[in-house]
Amino acid sequence: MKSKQKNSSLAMLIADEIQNEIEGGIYSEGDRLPSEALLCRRFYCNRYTIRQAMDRLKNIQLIHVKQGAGYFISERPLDVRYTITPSTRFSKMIESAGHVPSALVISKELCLPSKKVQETLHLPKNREVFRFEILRFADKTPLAWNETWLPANAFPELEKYMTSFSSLYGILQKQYDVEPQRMFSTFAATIPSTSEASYLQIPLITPLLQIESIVSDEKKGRIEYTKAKYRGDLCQVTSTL
Amino acid sequence: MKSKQKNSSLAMLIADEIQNEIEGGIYSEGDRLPSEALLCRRFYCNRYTIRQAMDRLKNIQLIHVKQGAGYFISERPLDVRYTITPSTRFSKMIESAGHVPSALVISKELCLPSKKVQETLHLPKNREVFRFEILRFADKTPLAWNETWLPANAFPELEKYMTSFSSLYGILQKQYDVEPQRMFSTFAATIPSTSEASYLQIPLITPLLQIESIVSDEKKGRIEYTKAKYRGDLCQVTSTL
DNA sequence: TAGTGGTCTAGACCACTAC
DNA sequence: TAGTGGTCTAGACCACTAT
Repeated sequence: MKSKQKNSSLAMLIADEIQNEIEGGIYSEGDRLPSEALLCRRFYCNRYTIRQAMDRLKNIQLIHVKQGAGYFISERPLDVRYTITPSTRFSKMIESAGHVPSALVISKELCLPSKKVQETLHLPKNREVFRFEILRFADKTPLAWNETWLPANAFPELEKYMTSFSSLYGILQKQYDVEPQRMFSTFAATIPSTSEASYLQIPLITPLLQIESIVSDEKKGRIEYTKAKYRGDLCQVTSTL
Repeated sequence: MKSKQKNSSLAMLIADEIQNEIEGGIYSEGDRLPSEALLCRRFYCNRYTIRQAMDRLKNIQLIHVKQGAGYFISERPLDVRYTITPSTRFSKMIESAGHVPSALVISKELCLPSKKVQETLHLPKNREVFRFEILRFADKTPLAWNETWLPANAFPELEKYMTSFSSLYGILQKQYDVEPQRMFSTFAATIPSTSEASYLQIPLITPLLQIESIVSDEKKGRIEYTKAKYRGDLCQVTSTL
């Protein structure tokens, strides 16, 4: 029974062997692997085959590449475990994991919402919304890419406060006296688009944990629809039921 | 500013162009793409370059391969949206999405738990547990791979009932008179191991939505620790807070 | 400047599919 | 049997890194 499981090409066999070596502790975090040329000689094969094996090891996050320098054993720079509650904020979660949160506003615009956003936020026709694209960091590592929509009339001049900041909910509470509460969250696993991969500084195959949430306030009703994509290799999120 | 975003190799440019064609509706679901040889001629490049482009399109699930036959436009066979609640069962969720649930028991064993399982289930030392590996289907499509542990003394002869079945919780309710309630769920995004990819019949880069849950019963306490990996391309899960 | 990985060409043989 | 993708070899030129 030749199992499909093992995709038993030479390249995958080499990947397995090197994976075992890494997990067996032959290398330390940050160590350089032998060069492609050396691995070719060791395994009596072509560079193409070695590169296929290295691709697999990159995919499973065991190694990473520095152009012109070599392949290196990856370390796990962060391991963020996060319990989601109605009032959770990104910044609090990062702090409680022992890191320094920050955020970068990539884009802000005032626009007419898509049908999906309009329906989600229970908006009347032609009501404008703010749309922000935010990149969120833990220490200096980009951890999540966030797209978020808020009704414009509920937050006059919000764009002025959205410069550099660490907590959107902090701004909402302080400037507009609302108490944001998460209502639902929808989880999915995806891979990044080219632009998301670029912002998050990850390869195109790193899995992302996507969380869409609807946020409401007791007085103002639904005040935010937000979609965040977290690096799956660094984050996990717990939901209490 | 040459953006890193576009990884602007010829292969990625070709991938983008073909992606635009597919999303523009030039092909229908199930259509065959031109062969590698034809694409080589069209884009004036080598087969290697075309294969790099095809790899990208496979990764983002736009196309799939049939050995010896060609590249085909993928259809999305399922789109399961699932709201998680304390009493949710896999089988109910599949049914409510309009599909027929089934399950295959891949392995069953009686064993001593790992430290993690022992602590999670609040077990005394040397208390045995059942460990099951279950593959879950919607219609005929493998949708999730599931590993689950239950205290052995709470469910005598459980292994006898675990043959072919569609609902584990159905068995627990009927045979042991318990009311399983989910307490927490932890979400993460991962990629499959080789064996998981094989069981789920997916490429090694399909993202998986991993959900770990602790399940309790009012009388018996913590009765199950379960880890499921859902095909990220087919499922999304909503949690009410 | 020497060595590394990134990209690409040209060609080969194989396993599998469709006819 | 002809055509397809899967795997692999051999070799080239480039951009980047280390020194």
